[in-house]
This record gives sequence, structure tokens and C-alpha cells, in this order.
Amino acid sequence: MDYVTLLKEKALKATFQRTNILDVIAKAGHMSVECIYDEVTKVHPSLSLATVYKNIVLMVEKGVLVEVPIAGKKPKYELLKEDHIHLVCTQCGEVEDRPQMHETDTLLQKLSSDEAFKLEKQQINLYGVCKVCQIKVAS
Amino acid sequence: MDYVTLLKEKALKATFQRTNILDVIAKAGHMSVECIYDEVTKVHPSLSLATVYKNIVLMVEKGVLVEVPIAGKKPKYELLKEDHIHLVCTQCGEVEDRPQMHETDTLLQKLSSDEAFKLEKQQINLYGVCKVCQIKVAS
DNA sequence: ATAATTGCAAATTTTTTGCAGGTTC
DNA sequence: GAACCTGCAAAAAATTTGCAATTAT
Repeated sequence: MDYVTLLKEKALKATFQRTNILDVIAKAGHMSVECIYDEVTKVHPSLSLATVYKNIVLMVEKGVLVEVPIAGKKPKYELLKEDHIHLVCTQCGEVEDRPQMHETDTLLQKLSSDEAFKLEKQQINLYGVCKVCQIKVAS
Repeated sequence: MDYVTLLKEKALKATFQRTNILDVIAKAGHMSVECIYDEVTKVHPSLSLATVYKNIVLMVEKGVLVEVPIAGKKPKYELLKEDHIHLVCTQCGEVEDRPQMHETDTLLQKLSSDEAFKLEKQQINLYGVCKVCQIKVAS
């Protein structure tokens, strides 16, 4: 589905700014506010940082975007997608997605129901050194 | 172990400010910077907010404290402890710990090694409505 | 005695807000 | 045309910094 339709479904007007924000996030996977601003500005130089902030708040509220909080860093934003695990590299800062494993999901669901906790969302972050950075250090 | 010893082991001087910060965090479990400041100030009114910031940065660096990033909120800080799961209530904001399940841990370790990802730390946050808030809404 | 730490005030950085003009539906 | 959005500038909030005085070891 294209972003215009996605936005309209959420009662948001499909502005050039918004579709571009979604575009760059989709391309990069996970981006901070500054980073989104820097990227979209390349295509649309008159974009204001305030507009980026306003839209991120709105799109998170409407469930188009999801905030990914990261220890020791500014939060990043990603498109809403099915549950997954984040591999966060403590060297280069890159975040990669891996599919949430069915067994893990089941265990967390069970924990929640045992605790009478009404689960809405899960976030699993694994922090460590990615393959690329391990090679860099080795050489 | 008392905080004086803990701090000294990390080559940090055991000031009144630091032991008090650790104290209130231990009592509450998870606290934001502002919240730490407000609590410690009750005991030690001359405490400066800048000192809280400086100490949190330092104690996170030294591994005495751990930052717990939370979607849509200011990060909270907790004492370093063994891996556990956070239940984050989206109503009242409370964060509770639950033991990390052995099976989940094993699965995440295996994912990491399969991906050649050098795992350093895991953070699992479950967001939802806690027992207390469910009762509140119901009544 | 020495080096680290504190509190203050100022500086910086990050985020939010109000509003006039422009855009989407 | 109505409601919504944008960009700007200003305001507010959060965090960091420099430094003189104080404190821990």
C-alpha cells in the first residue's frame, strides 16, 4: 500500500512532507528526528524541523509510526510492522530487524496472561556488536 | 552489599549525593532524572539537578546504573541487576520487573549466535495495562 | 595533599507552541 | 470552502558545561 492511502485511512492529509518522511524511514528502517530532517531536506529543502516533530507525534498517535527507544541514544522511528526484534549495534548505532520468534512470543504472551497484564505491544532490543563492526575491529 | 562499597569498587567516591541517588532508585525500582531529583531533594535539599545528571552519566558509564528507555516517555534508571523483563503500564507509567525466563533467554542467545551478533545486553519491554489500572477502569 | 565532586549560573541542545499564510480534500 | 498543515520565530524544557569552593580518601 502506498503512503497516500495509508495516511488517508488514518484521517491524515497526504502532504508532500508526510509522504517523504515515510519514504525515508521506510528506506532506512529506523531513523531519529534529526536524521529524518536531514534526509527529507535533501528532497524538500524548505522543510521545517518543527513540521517533522509535529508529524512524528501525530503519526505515532495514529499508529502509522512506532517509536523505538534505545538506551543511551535518541529514539528512532520505524513504520508500524509486525512484532520483531531489534539488533542494536553499540559500535555503529545501526538497528536491524529480525523476525520475532514464535516461541518467544508465546512465552511473553503467557507471562502477561499469568500476571493479568493486558499486553498491547512488545519491544525486544538486543544490544551488541554487529557482524560488520566485529570485522572492522578485528582488522 | 552497601552502596559505599559498590561505588568504591567502581572508583567513584562515596558522596552523600551518590548514596542517596542509589537509595531512592533502589526503593522505587525505576526512576526518571526529575523524579530522582525530587526524591533526593527531600533528604538533601541543596542537591543540584546538574549533579544528578553528572552522576547518572557517570554511574551508567561505570555500570552501576542501567538506562531503561521507554517508548513515549523519559528514560528511567535502575540499579544493575540480572536480566529481567519490564512490564510498562501505559496508563499509570509504572514499570515492574519480572524474571527473564530461561527459555526466552536461550532463544535470544541462539538468535544472536546464528546472526554472528556479539550480544552484550538484552532489554525486553512489554507495554500494556497493569492489574491495578484494569481494576480502576472497570470500576 | 590530591584529586574528585559539588552547586551554581550560563550555555547549549532538544522539543513545543502560536499564528499567518498555504494546501488538501 | 472548511479544516487541516506548514514554516517561521519565539518559548519552553531538558541537558551539558565551566569554574570556584568543598569534600573524600
